[in-house]
Amino acid sequence: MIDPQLLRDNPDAIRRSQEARGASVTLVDDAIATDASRRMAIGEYENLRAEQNAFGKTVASATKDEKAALVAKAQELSARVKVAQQLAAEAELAFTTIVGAIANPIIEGVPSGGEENFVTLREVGTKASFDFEPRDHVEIGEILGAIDITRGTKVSGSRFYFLRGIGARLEIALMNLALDTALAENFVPLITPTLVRPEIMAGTGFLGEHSDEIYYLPADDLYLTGTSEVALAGYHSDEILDMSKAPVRYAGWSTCYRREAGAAGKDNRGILRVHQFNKLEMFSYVLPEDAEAEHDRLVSYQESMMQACELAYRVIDVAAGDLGSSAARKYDIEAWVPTQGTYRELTSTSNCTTYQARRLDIRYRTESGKTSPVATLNGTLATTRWIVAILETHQRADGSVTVPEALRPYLGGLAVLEPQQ
RNA sequence: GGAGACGUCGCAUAGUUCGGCCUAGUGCACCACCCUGCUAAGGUGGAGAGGGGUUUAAACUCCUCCGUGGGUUCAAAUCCCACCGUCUCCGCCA
Repeated sequence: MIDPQLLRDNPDAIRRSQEARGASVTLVDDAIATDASRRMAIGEYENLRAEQNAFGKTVASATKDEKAALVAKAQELSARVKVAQQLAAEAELAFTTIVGAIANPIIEGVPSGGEENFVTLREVGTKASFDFEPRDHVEIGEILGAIDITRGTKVSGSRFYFLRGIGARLEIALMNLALDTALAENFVPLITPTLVRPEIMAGTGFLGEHSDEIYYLPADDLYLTGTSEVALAGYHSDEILDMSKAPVRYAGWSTCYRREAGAAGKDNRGILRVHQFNKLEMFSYVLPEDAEAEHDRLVSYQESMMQACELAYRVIDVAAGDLGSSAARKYDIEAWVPTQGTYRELTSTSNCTTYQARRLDIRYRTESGKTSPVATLNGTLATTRWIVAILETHQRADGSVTVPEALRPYLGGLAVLEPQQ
């Protein structure tokens, strides 16, 4: 939900944003029109209602003889109030529907255009090179006895897998490294529900553009979350937060579920794109003026994780047309995947400014004592997918894999993952 | 899953019997000032959320909110229905 005040004061800013996203610009003018008619309808209803309230007192204090005539008049007034109320409700709905369809105004500097129009901010690390033919993560996973895709498919269908042995341990190690990184920055760890109610799913904006990506359990009217962001954002919904001391930060640990309905045929091999994975997600509630600085901070934590895992990566500024409706800016970090000869997304971090908080009604108290929406940000600190880049980057000719130094303490000091038989 | 009780503006509660004297009262906590004088008490005043109008802003003013959504009525915290949640007991299951 955009700021209605911005719509009145500076609609051009919203128009420019919509244009950069390749979204509807006329929606802005529709919103302005419905805002005006909504306010008029509300005014009419409220005036009538005030009249009815006043008249009601007359009726209440009237004598028995007078009452019949007064009630007759009150009935007529009541009918008019009902009509006005109905019109006001319709005008309100029309307004929220149209305004709700407008995406978060992008931040100055976000590149225009679609998926391919991202801007690379920096490339860090040396891409792995080998004096042998490198194996992909599926093959390495088999050699190490770490990833069992055949049985995953047998048990649950395509895009499912088992992590076993050192694979299972590696994921837990990775998640723990991420958790410790977050703890060092005072994030509060949170293990979140992965089934949520419809209103929370809608409030975080996932039921709109991503609705066919989401698992739904009709018997219980619950949705399986594709990221703990949903629960982390819903955690403080309808609350007024105390932001006077410090930003409110959570590290959410959860399994994530995605239908991958629109991805038929894409990334079919391996565990790059799967229906179920684990993720440690950072989520920050901050003052609106601190949002951009927090965004940079979240990226820096992600980069230190990348460096800890000794991966080559680039940071990209995602183009406007490729942003979700809640994000005003999004940075992705993509790691180099040797056998694919390309960078693949490992993290994503969005600055949702006040857009998400406004929809979920998450506020703080300003100096003057008024309430105002907070800014929310979220970003990945580790996921199962990282295993793909780690295995491929650190593989050796004999099929073994060197463990990045930072991960060794989490694997009982293990320095090399050895082939099984 | 079955039976019952309950949900009031931070917390605790009054109000629901019998719809209109509720513009939702009171206590605690909170804020400002005053008094006192020593770590606490007294006095006065203020103070919830959302949305209109007016305004540079403040002030002012109006509407809405008693778990949520409907309904009945001239009028709903109060009556009816559905849903959500909490508690107690029973059953079932780890």
